[in-house]
Amino acid sequence: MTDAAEPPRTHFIRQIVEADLASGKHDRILTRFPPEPNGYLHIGHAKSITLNFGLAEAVGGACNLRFDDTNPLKEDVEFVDSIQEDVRWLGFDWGDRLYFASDYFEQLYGFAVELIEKGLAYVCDLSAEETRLYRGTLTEPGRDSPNRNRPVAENLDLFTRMRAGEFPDGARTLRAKIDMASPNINLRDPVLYRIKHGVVHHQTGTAWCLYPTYDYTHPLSDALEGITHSLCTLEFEDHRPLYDWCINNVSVPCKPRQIEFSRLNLEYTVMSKRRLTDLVGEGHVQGWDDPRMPTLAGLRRRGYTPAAVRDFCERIGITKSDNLVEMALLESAIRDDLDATAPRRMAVLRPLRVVLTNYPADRTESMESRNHPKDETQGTRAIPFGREIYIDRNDFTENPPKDFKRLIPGGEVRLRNAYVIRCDEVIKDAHGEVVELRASVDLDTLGRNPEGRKVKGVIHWVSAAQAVPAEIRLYDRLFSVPTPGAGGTDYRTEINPDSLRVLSGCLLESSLRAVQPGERFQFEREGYFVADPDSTPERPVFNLTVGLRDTWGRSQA
RNA sequence: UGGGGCGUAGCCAAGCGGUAAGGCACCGGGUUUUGAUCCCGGCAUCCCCAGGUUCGAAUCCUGGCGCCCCAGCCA
Repeated sequence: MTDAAEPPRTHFIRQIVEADLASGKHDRILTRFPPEPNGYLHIGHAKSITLNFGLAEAVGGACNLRFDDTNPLKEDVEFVDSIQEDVRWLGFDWGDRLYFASDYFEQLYGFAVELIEKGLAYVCDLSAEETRLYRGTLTEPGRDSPNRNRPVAENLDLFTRMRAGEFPDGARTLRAKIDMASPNINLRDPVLYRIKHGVVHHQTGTAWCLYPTYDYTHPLSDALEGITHSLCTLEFEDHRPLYDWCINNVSVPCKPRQIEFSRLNLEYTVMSKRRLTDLVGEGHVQGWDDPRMPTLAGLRRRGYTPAAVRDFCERIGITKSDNLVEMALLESAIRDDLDATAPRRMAVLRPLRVVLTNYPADRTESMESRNHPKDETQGTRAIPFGREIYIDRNDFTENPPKDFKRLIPGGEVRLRNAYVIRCDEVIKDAHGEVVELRASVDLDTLGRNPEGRKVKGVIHWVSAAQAVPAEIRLYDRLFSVPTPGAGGTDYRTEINPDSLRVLSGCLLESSLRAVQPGERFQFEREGYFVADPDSTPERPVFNLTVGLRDTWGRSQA
């Protein structure tokens, strides 16, 4: 996919990593992908996964998979399973390096004791509301907690009793003692531990009623694992001083470096966990794997390949600038992959019956057709041909626009992989709607052009006798605006009402009779499609992955 | 108005003081039994703006402007 002539794709993080290798600062790179198991992975995570795993792989290092599971309230094993499935699907391997931040709870507790002993952390009795008030604002400094100078021994005692479950939720927290007047709000004595009773943690069960916060857990988990470069998104840039504070004030084996890059924004969709969760929960889509969702599960069901998703992630690059990537770039990546790999088939989405009046009713032929125009190794298949066929209604019109090269009354068109036919008669129903065409076949045009005239158009078709009825689901962008929810509008009101159109009377060529879910094809002249898990042997269901580029359709619109 | 970032074509993005890569999109043209693919060509005298340094600036300095993030016991 990537042309060898293209310059090597690099970016500032790769440059930092390579410099650290060259200078001898590190002799092996270790990164980590640290999802919280509170939702399904989406295309934005794919960017991070491709960065973390891909970069480590490229420089001979490795990447850990670590679940950042410090908030049991929002987390679930369903997600720890789906996340692993999705990372594996993308083609990355964490070997035996699957970790949970909760694996470190005991060590983290020990580090907290160390901080207390050093006078760098204290137990605070302020309520959540009071803590907020004491924190100050963006422009005003905060005020010290009344407990800020609590003696070490008392802090130790209280912290021990917090762990023992002596205090209710919210009664006390453990806070870092940094600077309540810091212009960086994250440094105004951030909370390190909070109390949560009665929650069953998906990994540790009821062993703890004390849970460490992200800001405290993340740097120390990184350090414990020997991570060299901790890559995260821009919104954590303000947290970096706290990240460094943690690893600098506690006895950890190494000091990872946090580097931030900008998260992916894609047009016509939403990426926030909350919104995706709501789309599923409120029934706007049919699940996390709805083919309209930007989730990896959704993209997979939509027919996207791991290679295309990774290629897309390479193409968008890694920078610190805010970005809004066009859907066209994602579509280009999947078209590139599928054009090269997907076998061709013929499928009629909106059937119009055509009777070939000069073709014997008792005759059938088998048209040997290539599965791929440029890849001979994909072989050929036999397509049945007979007196009655179906073509797409869009390929016939009585009122052709300029340059229309499909079928018109009295006109000729090439049936792909078969003969040239001429439309002799148009049959309509009582409402004037075209219900059938009568046409004649030029039997002399199989594999060769007719004498003395040019037939410009080529259309696809299926033989009526052997056609396989199918349902085809046509997907479009989930939202009708590029940035849903922008300007304070409710993003729900911007859902595209036509994001899913179900075509139930479709007819497929007979070779598609018993497809397996997940099989991908190009339906010639239409697009790339994938067999959905809803398919049955009698009735395949296909999802549109992406349409073919359509310069004619575009010029007509 | 405190702090942290970012600003190169419609979008993404190289560029790291020596005279604007590449991809997507778009616009031509060629090949084609997919109006697809493929191929060829075009597409920033200019890098948010204004000054300055320099033989030379998108790259360095100064001052503006614009946009994004931060006041969860979420991550």
